[in-house]
This record gives sequence, C-alpha cells and structure tokens, in this order.
Amino acid sequence: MPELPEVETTVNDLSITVINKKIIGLWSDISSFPKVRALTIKGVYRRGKNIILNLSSKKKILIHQKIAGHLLFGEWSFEDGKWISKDELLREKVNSYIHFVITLNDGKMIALSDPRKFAKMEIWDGKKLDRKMSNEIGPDPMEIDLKEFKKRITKKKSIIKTVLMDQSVISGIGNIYSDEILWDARINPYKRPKDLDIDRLFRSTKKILIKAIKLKGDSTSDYRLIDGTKGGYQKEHRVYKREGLSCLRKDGGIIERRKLGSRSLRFCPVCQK
DNA sequence: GCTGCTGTTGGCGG
DNA sequence: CCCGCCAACAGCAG
Repeated sequence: MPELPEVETTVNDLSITVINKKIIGLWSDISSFPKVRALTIKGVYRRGKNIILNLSSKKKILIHQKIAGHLLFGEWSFEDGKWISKDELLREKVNSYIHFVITLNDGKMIALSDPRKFAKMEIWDGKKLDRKMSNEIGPDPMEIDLKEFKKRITKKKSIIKTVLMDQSVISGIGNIYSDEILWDARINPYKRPKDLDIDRLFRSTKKILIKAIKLKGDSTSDYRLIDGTKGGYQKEHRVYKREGLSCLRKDGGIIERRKLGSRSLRFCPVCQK
C-alpha cells in the first residue's frame, strides 16, 4: 500500500525527528540483525517506495514496507512479548503489529507495524545498496522530464497499467495511484504505451502524486503517518474502490473493476477510451 | 467457519 | 531478454 506519496510523507516526517540521533538497539521478531553499535542516523531518504537510513560508518538501513507495513515514531515498552505504547493512537489495532524496533539514544523509537509480515528492514553496506538501487529501481516521475519519461515508458510493450507500476521503468507508483493517474489522463489501462498521449500521462502522473503528497498519502487501508494519524487521499478517489458507482465526470459511465493477474484495476469505460 | 480479496516484490516458467 | 503469473502472509468482509 505505501506508494510514493506515503513513503515521501514518512521520510519527511522521520527526518525531522531522527537525524543525528544514535541507534542503541535493533529488535525484530522475524529477522536477525548483525551487531551494530552506536551508529548515528545521518540522513533519511526515499528511493521509489524504499526508505533508506544513511548511517555513520558507511552502513545503510533499507526498509521496504511492502503492502501493509508502516513506520511509526514514539515510545514503547516491551511487556509480555508485546510492544505497548502509552500513546492512544499508537495503540490502535492497525499500529499494533510491531515486528521491527529501532531504539534511539534519547529513548524514542522507530517501529514498523506490519500485520502481514511482508515488510523488510535490512542493514546494508552503503556502496552495495547504492548499486542495487541504481540497477533495479528507475527514477521517480518527479525527478525526470517529459523526454526521459517518454523514453522509459515507450520502451515497454505491456499494457500501460502494468508499465506504470513497473519499478524498473519509473518508481513509486502502485495500484491505487496508477488507477487514479489513468482516470485523470482519460487513458484506458489496457492501451499500449506506443498508442498514447504520453504528454498527458506525464502531466497527470505529476499532478496526482503532488496532490497526494500534499494530503499526506492514502489511509484507505493500513497506512498511517509516523504519529499514527491518517493521511487524506482516500477522500479523493475517483476510481479506486469506486466500482459500480457513476464516473465523477458525469459522462454516464459506471466504474468497472477487472482482474489483472491476481490484482484488480478500475476505470471508466466511457471517458477512458 | 470458510472463502475470497487485498496489494508489492521476486522467482519461476514459457 | 521479456513477459505474465503466483506465492509469501495474515487480517478482514461477507
């Protein structure tokens, strides 16, 4: 679920609070960490949907929240095998599936709540991680121009819905925002890249992502800000989760939902030709 | 209680 | 190489 706007919000909010603090403990109930002691967090960055903590001594922590994971910031105590927070928001069910905790030298913690245990947190050699990222993850749409966007998108032969979500082409877009972007651009999700107005697609891509960042992401499902509050984009859906309802362009279209492999896509059959 | 749906990534097979 | 499919997991709606 966390796509570019959610990860961007998390990274912005985290960097305000954790930069120059020291890590004094790493805990997880699903993976083991190598010994690290007293490493300082030098920076917090986003690469596509990945969160990267730059540490002193050339190490980096790579966090991917996958589908249902989200980072939180606060204080917890470990009681009877569970992490308990005094903060009411952080005790909400969606925030209670804690599988990773980074403890900082001021007693605060970064925790990852993830009911489905897909999310990962790993310590990497900085150089190795940089190489992996540049090999596997394309630029995000905010940092390239139309020419580069067009070049990358039209290289692919799959339907545009799939290409938009291909992290090696451009990074950061998942199921929700690709549905919303294609509706905004009036593009049918099954069209091939060579057949479309890429200029319009590019403008809609940036427009939707910028709007979603402004609203601090989409909390339809598990995603929360690091203090446990909700983002606002779920109130702005035009097609996502609107199957069976009238298209908001009032063109007489009823939003359709179709299967694409094991996931689903939504679109208006009238305005998305 | 059971089934189906959820959404990201990586691995597998064609 | 490129593409499409599906498992990994667990909660939740119906």
